[in-house]
Amino acid sequence: MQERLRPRPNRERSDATRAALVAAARALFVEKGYAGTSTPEIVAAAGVTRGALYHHFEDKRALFRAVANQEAIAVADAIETAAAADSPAGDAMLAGSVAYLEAMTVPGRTRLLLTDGPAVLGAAEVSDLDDANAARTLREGLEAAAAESGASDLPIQALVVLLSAAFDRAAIAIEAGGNPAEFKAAMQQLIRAATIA
Amino acid sequence: MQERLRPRPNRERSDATRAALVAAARALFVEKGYAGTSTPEIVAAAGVTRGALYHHFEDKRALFRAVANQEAIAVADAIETAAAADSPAGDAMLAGSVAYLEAMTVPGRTRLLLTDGPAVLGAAEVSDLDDANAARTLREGLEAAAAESGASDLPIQALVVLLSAAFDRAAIAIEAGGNPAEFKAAMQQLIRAATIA
DNA sequence: ATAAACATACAGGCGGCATGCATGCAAGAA
DNA sequence: TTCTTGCATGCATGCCGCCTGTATGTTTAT
Repeated sequence: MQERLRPRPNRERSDATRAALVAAARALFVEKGYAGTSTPEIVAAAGVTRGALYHHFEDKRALFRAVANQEAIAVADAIETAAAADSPAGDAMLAGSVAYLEAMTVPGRTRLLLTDGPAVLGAAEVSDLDDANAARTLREGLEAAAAESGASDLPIQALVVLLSAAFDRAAIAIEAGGNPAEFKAAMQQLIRAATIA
Repeated sequence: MQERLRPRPNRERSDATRAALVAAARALFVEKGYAGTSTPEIVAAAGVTRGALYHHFEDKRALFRAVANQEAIAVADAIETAAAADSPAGDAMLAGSVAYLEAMTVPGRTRLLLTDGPAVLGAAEVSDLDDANAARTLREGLEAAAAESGASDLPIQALVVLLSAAFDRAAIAIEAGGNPAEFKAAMQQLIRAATIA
């Protein structure tokens, strides 16, 4: 059987304008928020017209979704890379935690993923986007730590969700000018203590 | 000296339409979100015209602010009441925690205060609104518990912020159908653990 | 009469869609 | 091989309905 029946004419150009739109949208969404950014602004910054935007994306939300997706993938990659280096579950969890907080210091990520994201896409969708990836490392680490300490009846699933929220808030606090070391220490305290019977 | 130089003609009627607008807006904001709700819809539901809305509120955001404010006050009252009954700091904190989670089960509060609020008003303003009130009980409890257990060098301020975030997420999870008992247990675990040296 | 409380009318802008044009790819004919 | 025909993709332009905020007019209470 032949693959690529229709080889997509002009794929490069298409990808280029898509990327330009996503990049321009990202900058404006970060600067002025989703609601405060108009599609004319976006296409002007990208050097195209609104026709191109609505050719590539179903609507303004879909464009935001693409931006958020890109950001979430970058964060997940950072965690994956940092966690994979340390094989013991406990160390991997710690490394992943620090990696998450540092990945979220990239300007705009907190606004995109934690502030505008839930309101625009709904909390559920942005959870599937961000948490599902980032929380995996956390859960594995918690399960390992719980098994080690012999605490078997912990509500691990719930703890993962709540600790994820604490992570998010720590990222926001750090970007708002909070002392990173202080919040990292507080997160360590919470994680370590979460698995104590 | 005379007070009330201008006696505010028709204060009752004014308050009534204000209340009607806030109530109608609350219902629609909860049902369709802030962005998905138009001012024509709101005034139609309230039985007035847009003129009345813009007479009482500077803009649509100000109306949302009034709604969120009302909600935050109700939550704070619930916590205050529950916490005041138990005078020992530890008990007060526990009672306040449960009170918070139950107050947030009132339909729409999570969306208003935790999802749309930060995006519409900014994370900072909604923090001053909600957290400042709710977090006070939490901080006093943590300080008392830390003093009791002899752990003096805990980053209490940071822990309060992070635990508040966990509370918020617990409220969201519970409204989304999560098991309340499980999340309450997980929160207890986190709080108890936060003060362990 | 005077000022508040509201209603009405208007202006600017935005989001989404439909239409139109241009460019490239594929395949058959010469 | 080259040319040309057919067609889908990529994108620009114009339009429509709606919404927000304001300015102006009208009623009502004091």
